[in-house]
Amino acid sequence: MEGREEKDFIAILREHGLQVTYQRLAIYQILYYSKEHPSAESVYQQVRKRFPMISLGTVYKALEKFHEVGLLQKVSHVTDVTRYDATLTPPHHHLVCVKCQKIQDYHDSSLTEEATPAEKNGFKIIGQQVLFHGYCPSCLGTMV
Amino acid sequence: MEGREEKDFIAILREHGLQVTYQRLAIYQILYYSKEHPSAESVYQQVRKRFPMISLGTVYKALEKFHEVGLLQKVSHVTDVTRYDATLTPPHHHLVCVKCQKIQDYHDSSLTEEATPAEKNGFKIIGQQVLFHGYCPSCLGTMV
DNA sequence: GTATCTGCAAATGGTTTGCACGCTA
DNA sequence: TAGCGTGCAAACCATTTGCAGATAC
Repeated sequence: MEGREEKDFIAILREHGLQVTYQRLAIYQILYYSKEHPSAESVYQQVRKRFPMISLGTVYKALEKFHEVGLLQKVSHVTDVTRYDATLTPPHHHLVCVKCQKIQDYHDSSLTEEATPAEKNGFKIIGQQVLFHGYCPSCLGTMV
Repeated sequence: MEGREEKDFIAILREHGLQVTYQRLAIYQILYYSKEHPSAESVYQQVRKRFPMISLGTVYKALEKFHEVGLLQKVSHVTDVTRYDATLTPPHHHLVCVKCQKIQDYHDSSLTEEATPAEKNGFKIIGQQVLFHGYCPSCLGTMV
């Protein structure tokens, strides 16, 4: 199973014109399976379990490469640091808590009609995201 | 006209629970009338024409206050620095150029049905934005 | 074989913070 | 006049950059 999964990721990277390394595979797998929309630091901490020698700089460089070819999105300016989200997953939107900075996926097909836009105002569109910001349930509970 | 406009902005700040200062009025007017979704630095350069003594720190503090009360949005993680956009304008979305970082408004009523959302997944929503990223016409032209 | 990637460390620079003074309400 | 905002400057820290050695293709 591990093997099959890994082979898939190799193909994905190649198809997007990226050179394949073990570090990049590990980083993209973490992003792909994560549900927390991790920061670079968080990805770094997780990759370190498998590659103790990896550096934070390498993580940033890999994330930037993935972003350039459209394999991930940078999410939300409400948060203090950049948070990353793998694309290649079903289209979805994000709920961002302005207090604790939790980011939760939000699925709503009625918002996704325009899922794969092509051109608007002369722009060639390569991606889209819908961001909602507000207060998450637990932060609502702690507000006086 | 100046007087009337200014009076309106005073009311707007008060209604949002903010103490009114000439600096804040100037900053919010610039944001409100700007079409370029300026950065903090850009706002600073513009306010300086009227208030040469103002500091960049004050601009950041004012922008943060405006954000806290929902008078502006922070736009796009595709850009290097945070860009600001006054709310209180008709709902619209943003086209962000991944190359030159131009941000253009995009009006599409079919995307705005959910304009004033209230609650999703237990989140109390206070704002939303739709971001498209891609290449603007002039950057498309310079690509080989 | 050569371009690209990695690891390390230093540099960068957008943003935040602390403090003394001034202004708003 | 009490509290909040401003200006200034230093600090912070997420992210970028440069480089030498290693790896992908």
